[in-house]
Amino acid sequence: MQITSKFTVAVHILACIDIFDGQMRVTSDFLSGSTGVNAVIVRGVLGQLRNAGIVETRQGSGGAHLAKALDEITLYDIYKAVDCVDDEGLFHFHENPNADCPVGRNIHKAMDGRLEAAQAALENELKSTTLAQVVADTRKIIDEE
Amino acid sequence: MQITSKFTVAVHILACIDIFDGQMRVTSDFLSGSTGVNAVIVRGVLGQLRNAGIVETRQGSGGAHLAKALDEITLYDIYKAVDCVDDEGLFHFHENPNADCPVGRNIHKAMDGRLEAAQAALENELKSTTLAQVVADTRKIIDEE
DNA sequence: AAAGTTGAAACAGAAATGTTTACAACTTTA
DNA sequence: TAAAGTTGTAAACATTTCTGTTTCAACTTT
Repeated sequence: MQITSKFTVAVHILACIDIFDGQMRVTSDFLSGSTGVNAVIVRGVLGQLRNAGIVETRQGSGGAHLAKALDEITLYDIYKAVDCVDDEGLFHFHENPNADCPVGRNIHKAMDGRLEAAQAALENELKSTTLAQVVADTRKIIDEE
Repeated sequence: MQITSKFTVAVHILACIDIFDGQMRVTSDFLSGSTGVNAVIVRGVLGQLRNAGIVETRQGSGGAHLAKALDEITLYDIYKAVDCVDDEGLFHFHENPNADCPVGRNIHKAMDGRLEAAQAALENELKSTTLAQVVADTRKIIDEE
């Protein structure tokens, strides 16, 4: 089980937009080249980021741009934007526990709070990190090369 | 994306073993009935729990038993036992970032620490919860019915 | 010896995910 | 206005992952 790579692709895309915008047109084709991911997938991710208000894109005129400052975009915003987890939650409960069994009938309720707490711990950590930090680290590594 | 339901099935199974052991033989067939999950899947989960030293089962003689005290089993132990996440980690990095692009070449390194921290936050939360707590809650809910 | 059970492998089906192809809608440039 | 380049999106296809099913050998108890 792994969280969809669209998440890391999205971060990669946003880092590219920040670093290359102004120098060149950051098209889905260019981003496909940098990420190694199909241009249609890139456009899909860009669409989700656009719906979340994180980037701006327009038909015809190529080139994506950030819609927010880097330090106003957290990893959690991106994680939500690309739908890493659905409304069911991170953990998948088995669907048909036996209601005639006292355990089967109640285990879901007994676990729910714990599972939500675990998911919240993950998400809070993502909320505490901004793209500004990730891009700063990336630039630093590039400069040190 | 969701963590395999084998995790909640495993917790359900362990709760059943604790609650019904002594009263009846807790066989894979019985557990299949309580969880609503195929008996072969149940035996698979029991096998993983046995490998992790959490339960004891034997061929021929039916009936699973706990191999540890309830308060010595954390949700993390179960999560590891049933292989919720593999060695690659919870997050899935896209495989072919372009090494000719400064971002593509370095984004992985720039993100890794952050992703590991997020995964650790989830796992630490699971480590802080024992089966004893979950079963106590389950018994409490049963008693209040 | 018979009945019940676990362990494990092989196969099938379903569901989720990712890829590719195709094309209409749009913008810019010449 | 025409051409070229780009985005948005749908549809078809392929791949992967998860779950269920079947089958049977090995084992234990009665």
